[in-house]
Amino acid sequence: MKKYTLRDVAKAAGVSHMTVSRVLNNNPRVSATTREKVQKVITELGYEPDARARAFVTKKSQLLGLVVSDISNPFNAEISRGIEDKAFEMGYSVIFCSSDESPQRTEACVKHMLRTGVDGMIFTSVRLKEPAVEKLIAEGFPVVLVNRKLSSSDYHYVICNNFLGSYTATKHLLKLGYKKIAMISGYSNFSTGLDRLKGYQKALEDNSLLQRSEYVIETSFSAEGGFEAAKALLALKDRPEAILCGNDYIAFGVMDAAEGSGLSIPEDVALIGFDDTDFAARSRIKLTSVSQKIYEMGSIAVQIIVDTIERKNLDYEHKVVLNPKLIIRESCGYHLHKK
Amino acid sequence: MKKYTLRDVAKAAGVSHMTVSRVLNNNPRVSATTREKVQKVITELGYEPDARARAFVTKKSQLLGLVVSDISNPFNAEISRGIEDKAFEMGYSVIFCSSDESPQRTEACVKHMLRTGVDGMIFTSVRLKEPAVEKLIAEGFPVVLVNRKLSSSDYHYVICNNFLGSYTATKHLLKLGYKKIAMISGYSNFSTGLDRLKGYQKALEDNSLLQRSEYVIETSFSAEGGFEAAKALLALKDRPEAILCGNDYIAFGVMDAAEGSGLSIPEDVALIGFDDTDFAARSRIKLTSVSQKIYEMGSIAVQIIVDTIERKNLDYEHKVVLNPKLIIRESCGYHLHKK
DNA sequence: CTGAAAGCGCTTACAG
DNA sequence: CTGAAAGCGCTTACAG
Repeated sequence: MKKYTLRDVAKAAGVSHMTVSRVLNNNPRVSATTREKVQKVITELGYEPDARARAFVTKKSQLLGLVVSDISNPFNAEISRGIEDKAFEMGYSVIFCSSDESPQRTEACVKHMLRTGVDGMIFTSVRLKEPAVEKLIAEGFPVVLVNRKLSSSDYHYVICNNFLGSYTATKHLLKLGYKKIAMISGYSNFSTGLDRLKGYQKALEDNSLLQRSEYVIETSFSAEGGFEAAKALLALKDRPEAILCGNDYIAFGVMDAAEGSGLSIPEDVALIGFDDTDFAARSRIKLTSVSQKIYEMGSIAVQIIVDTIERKNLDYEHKVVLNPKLIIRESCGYHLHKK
Repeated sequence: MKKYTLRDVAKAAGVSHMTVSRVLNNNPRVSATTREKVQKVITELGYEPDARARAFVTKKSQLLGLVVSDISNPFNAEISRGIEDKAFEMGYSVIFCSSDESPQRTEACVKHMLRTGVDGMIFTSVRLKEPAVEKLIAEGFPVVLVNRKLSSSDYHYVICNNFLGSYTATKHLLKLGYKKIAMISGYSNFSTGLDRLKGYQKALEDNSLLQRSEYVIETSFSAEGGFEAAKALLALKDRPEAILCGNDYIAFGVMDAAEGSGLSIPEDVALIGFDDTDFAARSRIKLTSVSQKIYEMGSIAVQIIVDTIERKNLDYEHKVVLNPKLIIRESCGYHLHKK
């Protein structure tokens, strides 16, 4: 298949290559008859404009960079789908890179994306301080943060109200009568970890319950982290009656640990997760969890970044905070709590 | 941050822009002193070559297209990670697109990628006939298939020996003494669905067991599909004693259906999945499953496609078939089978 | 509404 | 080992 150029089409249509360019870009300054004639030749030849030439001359690649902690993590995979669909709709492609939450790899991802020539970048998993990303923002490069935000505040983001999510979850446990409530939290050098921890603490405070330091464990947002933390909590002399988890994976790890200790959920320990992943609803899991709009966060992030890319000198900031929703299942059902 | 060009660097270093270009491309035809001088200026100015200009003139974008059925499906997400890591290592970026297994969307993805200017494409989820992909291959565009292959055979692929996987799984059930073995299979217009079904059938045949048509149900590779199919199987007068599933998700659906029917696994029905996803090992699941090297498949696919892109007129085909491995857990443990 | 000119920032191919 | 020339396939800006 021979590659045709603008000039090939122009010659075949008997017009200048500029006219063909105008037809291609839907420029109205072309007569209907000319347009039709040119369009016909384009179709006949199966001409496709050279994306690389176009990107070069316009300084726009229609490419978005997506930096996630790990694309194989289902949470990121779902955000990615939201991002992809909206990007596709808006005529953009998205390239992705996994940072593994390491500053070095994050920086390498950024370099890699810059080298590839993306028009803007979306980050799902920044730490509260992320030099590589802060530098990018300072330079005025289009950036949108999703899911997690930086501790500084001058940039665009779309996140879940994580504070409210765990505040509501803790309130729910309190209403069911639980008093000894522990939290296995994600690391608080991430805004998600920190805000969820704060929501839990505030709920206890509002109910005049004192916080016990041995009831709070920070770990990674993973089943392994949850498993280890739960082993410690469940071995305490004064075992907690309920555990709020930084995400569902932590909760799944707690389930494994409980089974290992011969404890039942919710009879011996009530459990709440965060994210409401697909598995939470499975018959063997039935995990109460805080649901957030993952796909939508990705979708909104694309709208923001495209807006930032296409309008120059944006003089306002996009800050979107979505509300989470508690989905109640049997892992802390009150009917089961009446032992 | 001002963008510098090759000529800016050349002027500052007192050489021609060609010399700078040579330094950038590690062309040996530059004296050590000149190289050093130029390198110094590059670092000082923080010069970064323009990716878009380079892509334009070399006709290579260092971009790989990845078409998956759905990036938010953990199986695809893991392949993607394998692809990403290897691509990064080889200096390529990857853009992804979800086809939802629809021919129309697959075609749209291909168009989109072509428009973006990728150097080659990887597909994880083709149907046995996939016109958009077959056309691409026929035109000589670099293509590698992963996980699923086309029914025609002249192209590069890296897949799991799906036939062997389900053959081994079925043999295992037979050895445990099960005779009434059903299969809930993925649709057989995919090579994965078809080959796994064939492995099951061959194992029965080799053991002189006749195949009962009511024991084979084709459905989508999903928990919902597994759930519906299992409801039908478990309601049969002559209920199967064991069910082999096209993948783990189908098996998870079967678990939900069994619970709904008051049946226990493996006491009432033994169960085997395929893929050995993370969840299979959870304490509440313990699903025997056929493990395949998902991450590796992605990694190998990138090596093949880069080889195809960088060497012209490749005169041989890459066909990689990886062997799966049965991971035995309690969902069909023989010690539990002795009722 | 249409076209001739110039140029984006690199690399390839050719001289020296 | 180094450089002047030409060009990749488009779009922007200016004439007409």
